Amino acid sequence: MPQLNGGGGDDLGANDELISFKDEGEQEEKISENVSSERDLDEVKSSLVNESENNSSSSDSEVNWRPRPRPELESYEKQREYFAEALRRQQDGGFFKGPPYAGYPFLMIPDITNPYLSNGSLSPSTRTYLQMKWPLLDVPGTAALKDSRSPTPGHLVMIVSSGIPRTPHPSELSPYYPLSPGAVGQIPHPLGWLVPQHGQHMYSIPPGGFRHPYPALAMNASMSSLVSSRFSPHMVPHPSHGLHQTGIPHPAIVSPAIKQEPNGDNASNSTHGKPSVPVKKEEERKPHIKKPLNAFMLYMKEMRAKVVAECTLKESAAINQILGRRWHSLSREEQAKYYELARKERQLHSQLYPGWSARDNYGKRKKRKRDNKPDSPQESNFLPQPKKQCVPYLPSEKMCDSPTSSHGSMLDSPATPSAALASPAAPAATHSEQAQPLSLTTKPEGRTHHPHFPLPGKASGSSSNSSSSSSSHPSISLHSQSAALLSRPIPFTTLPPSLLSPSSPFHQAALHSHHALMQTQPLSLVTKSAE
DNA sequence: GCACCTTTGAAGAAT
DNA sequence: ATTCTTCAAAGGTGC
Repeated sequence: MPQLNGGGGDDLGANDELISFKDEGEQEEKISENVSSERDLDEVKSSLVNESENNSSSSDSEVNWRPRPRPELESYEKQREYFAEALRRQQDGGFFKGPPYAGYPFLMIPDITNPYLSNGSLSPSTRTYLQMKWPLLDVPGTAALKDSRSPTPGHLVMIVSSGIPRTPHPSELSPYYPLSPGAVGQIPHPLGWLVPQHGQHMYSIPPGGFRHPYPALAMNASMSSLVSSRFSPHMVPHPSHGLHQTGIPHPAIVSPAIKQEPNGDNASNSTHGKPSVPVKKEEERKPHIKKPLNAFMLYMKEMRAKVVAECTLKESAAINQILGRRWHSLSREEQAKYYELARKERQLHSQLYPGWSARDNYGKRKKRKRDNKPDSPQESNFLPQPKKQCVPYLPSEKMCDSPTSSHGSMLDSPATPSAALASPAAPAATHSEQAQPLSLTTKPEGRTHHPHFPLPGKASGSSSNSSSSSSSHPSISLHSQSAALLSRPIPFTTLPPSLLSPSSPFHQAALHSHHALMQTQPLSLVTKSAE
């Protein structure tokens, strides 16, 4: 974790190696990203229209899709920039000691008074997205309501208005799991970015509580007010269901009962649901502790609102495609923020729930239908199943929207983050976009779940993706999954600074892989053609 | 009402 | 050691 060296620079860029990457491409990248974002929308839009809305008039959709210049979006961008900058400045220690990272700059504030619909979903027509969202306290609809985690818009406004992207006092906000002094005491924060605060003890621990319940975590004043007022009072069913009225069970905790029905203690809260007796039996005891969000999820949470705001599409599947694409178009530094954040979240999560295992959640969801088993010979013949259609992300006329590739085909430009990595001057955005078709459209076997780059060190663990290659970074290796890796960004901040140096072995490896990957490019064409 | 879709990443299970 | 599976968010869609 380069930036964890602390002391060193006062921002991400303090790292010389990082600077070298950043300086060269950042400016252009921002521009290109803006452009590409619009293109993303246009392309995806058109593709989606082509795919699933054949009946809809393309011209109409065209109009709908074209990102409308909005004043609020502009300000949003500025604010976002502000956050990003603030983040950079604060990242010296690497632990986000100050601001909630730029990645969480949103408050999904449904319009001023009533943010959420009764079903917990934001009203698409009225929602207003403001920056500053507390990720893990972003209580999803129903659960939120039932948990009465509901900050009023007023508070939200307070935060927003109090200097919107105000950089919180270091001790003021912990992006994710604010801890009460007591909680902090109990749970030594591994990261150091959670600083005990004047926070009141906001949450009473349910009697049969959790060992390290998020609910036991307290928030600092501002956060608590934020959260406690997350929802307008009338939307809060019952102030008491075992938890403190502000009782913010950690968002990661969604007891089965909570998700569908507030858990055990919520017996009093029965107005909200059927008793759901069967569920109770086995699961009520254990609250459903959600998995910590990974980098992309964090990114999604942040950016979804923006994407939704920019286009008329509301379908999450479509939005997610865009988000996935944008994710790849992020600069390494930007992605690194999310990787780092995700890493911290995992860390904290593991601290809070030492005994928790991802396995605990297995089977909590309905089994997913197997979508990767080709049933017909034809399907097995590399033809994608109709169900997951290839999205023509790279229409022939728009195959390349990066300056470097504008003159060439997909084959002549680095299409991978690794490639981009190899040429710092080239914005990752443009390259990665070219890699998109591959990652997005090719799943000959359905959900080819390639091990993505795992964080090196996997939260202190062994890198699951440790490839057999001699590469110093797992993601650099080229093996049978090279195609899958094409679009994989590298969580840069997880790499030692020395590896980030253009002259480092890592960089060299990247260069090497770049060439190799270039050779794999045709794959993207092949796979893409499969629709 | 619920599963699906769609994305990436992490973790665990399976091979 | 590698590959596969599941889940995390989200909300429209379809059954």
